[in-house]
Amino acid sequence: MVTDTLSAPLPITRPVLHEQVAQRLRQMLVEGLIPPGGKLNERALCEALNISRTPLREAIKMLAAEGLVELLPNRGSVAVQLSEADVGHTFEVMAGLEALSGELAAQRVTEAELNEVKALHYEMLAAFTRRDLSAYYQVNAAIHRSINAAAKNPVLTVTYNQVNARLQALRFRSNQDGDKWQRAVDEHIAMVQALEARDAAALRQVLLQHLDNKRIVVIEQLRSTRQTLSASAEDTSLRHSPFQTEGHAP
Amino acid sequence: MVTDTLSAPLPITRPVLHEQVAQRLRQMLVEGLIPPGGKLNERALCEALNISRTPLREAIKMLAAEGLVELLPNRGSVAVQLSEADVGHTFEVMAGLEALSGELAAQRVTEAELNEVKALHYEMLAAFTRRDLSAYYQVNAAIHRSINAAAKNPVLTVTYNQVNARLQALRFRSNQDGDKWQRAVDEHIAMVQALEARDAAALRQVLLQHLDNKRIVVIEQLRSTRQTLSASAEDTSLRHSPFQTEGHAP
DNA sequence: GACTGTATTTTTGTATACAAAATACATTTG
DNA sequence: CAAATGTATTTTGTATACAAAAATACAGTC
Repeated sequence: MVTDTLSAPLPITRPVLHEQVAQRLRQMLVEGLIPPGGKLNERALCEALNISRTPLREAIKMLAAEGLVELLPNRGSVAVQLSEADVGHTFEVMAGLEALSGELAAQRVTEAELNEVKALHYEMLAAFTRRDLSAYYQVNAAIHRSINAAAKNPVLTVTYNQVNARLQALRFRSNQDGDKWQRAVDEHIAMVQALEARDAAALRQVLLQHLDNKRIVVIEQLRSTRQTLSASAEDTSLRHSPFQTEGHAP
Repeated sequence: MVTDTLSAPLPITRPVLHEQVAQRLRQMLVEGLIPPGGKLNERALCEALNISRTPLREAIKMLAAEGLVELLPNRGSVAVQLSEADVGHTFEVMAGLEALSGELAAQRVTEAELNEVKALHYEMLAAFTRRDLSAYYQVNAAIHRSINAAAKNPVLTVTYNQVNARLQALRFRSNQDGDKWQRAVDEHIAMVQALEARDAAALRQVLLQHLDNKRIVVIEQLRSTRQTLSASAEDTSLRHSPFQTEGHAP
């Protein structure tokens, strides 16, 4: 038996091409470089990324399984475009997952983790005070990630990330209404209190409320943005929702 | 503008090869034809399915994204083998998703749907009375699926199916302890009552309890089965849990 | 001028070929 | 004999080639 020290808990793995490509595509989707509903032309992407079609197609299949792109048989793939209903449904699930994160985190959070959440919380307050929306969103995401990590359930983390990834493409980071922003911050304060008190039920409730408000804000924005866009883009016909519930599992 | 009636809500799509292959592989994984931890040899599978490597590899990448197989760079792919901790974590998430299904279903279930659940429930009681485990499991799954459907949230359904798929490979459908089986049935009775009363909170609680008990049963069985197996299969070294939480999303 | 049918081009789907890495195995050496 | 090293074989990763389907362009017809 070889010494455990050498049995490579950190094997140096230069990531394979399809992984790198998938990563790049995710980035392009989230950043809107490929807009929602936009087509993923294989030849164009091959040239842009300087790879052959095989790893590209493998990457696209992974993104399809993750729900970031939709495969149209014999017609390639397009970036998902969530309908208003899709967004509502996604937030409903996200709320459930966040609430679960909170419950578990309240039971399992360590002092060190709690401290880090608090620190991030103060950073968030700083960003809010400066009305620095970009910093706010970044720290905000970090806080939710930290709470999720404190739940110590990798399956939950993976599931959460996957559902969340679809929302990222929306990029709803503009014109936060002052009043609602204040309320979001208040909820965050309640969150930290509940976490510190290890009050699972309370944290659950706060997170449900928080996500519900977020949902309302996002849908509002979605409506206003869609309206401004609908003038130029004429395509909505024959585009069906990507969530048709025909999944593979029994 | 084209009439909405003709805008193909049901486009006839003869499924493409990689989809069919993925479906077959899922089946093989769930049925244990490829056992947990088993290697997916590309050449062998190509010959077995009579296809080339390209669509096979595309299908494997999808299954990897779904969490059914694990990709080992330059070393192919293996069927996931859930550790006891993985199973516990998965049930924790499943419980959260089922509870959410229940809550939403209680609010949104139609009379027709409720009726169908009731009918399935009686079928289940019949199977239980006959101690027909196979029929019981099938109807049981159908009931949970119906409740999920009644929640009318496709994102929830997709997420639920994906998490559930990983557990299917366990095939824990044997030697249900009589006492615990009775309790599961009791919980199902409470479920139907709560659904009929449209009592979201109650249904949530019942489902949490139900999943928690299921988790206990499965882990117990897992332990006994693993012990009998561990004599023959010697391999557990350097196999790491598939849930390392290094997801792609922020 | 709008529609329909056909030819051309483009794009996707699948198979194969080649390169690189990992594994298995034999050989050497202490 | 055991460990180590080198070689052959297998297996995976990537690129390319070919086939099939879809999109497009364009003519002809009504």
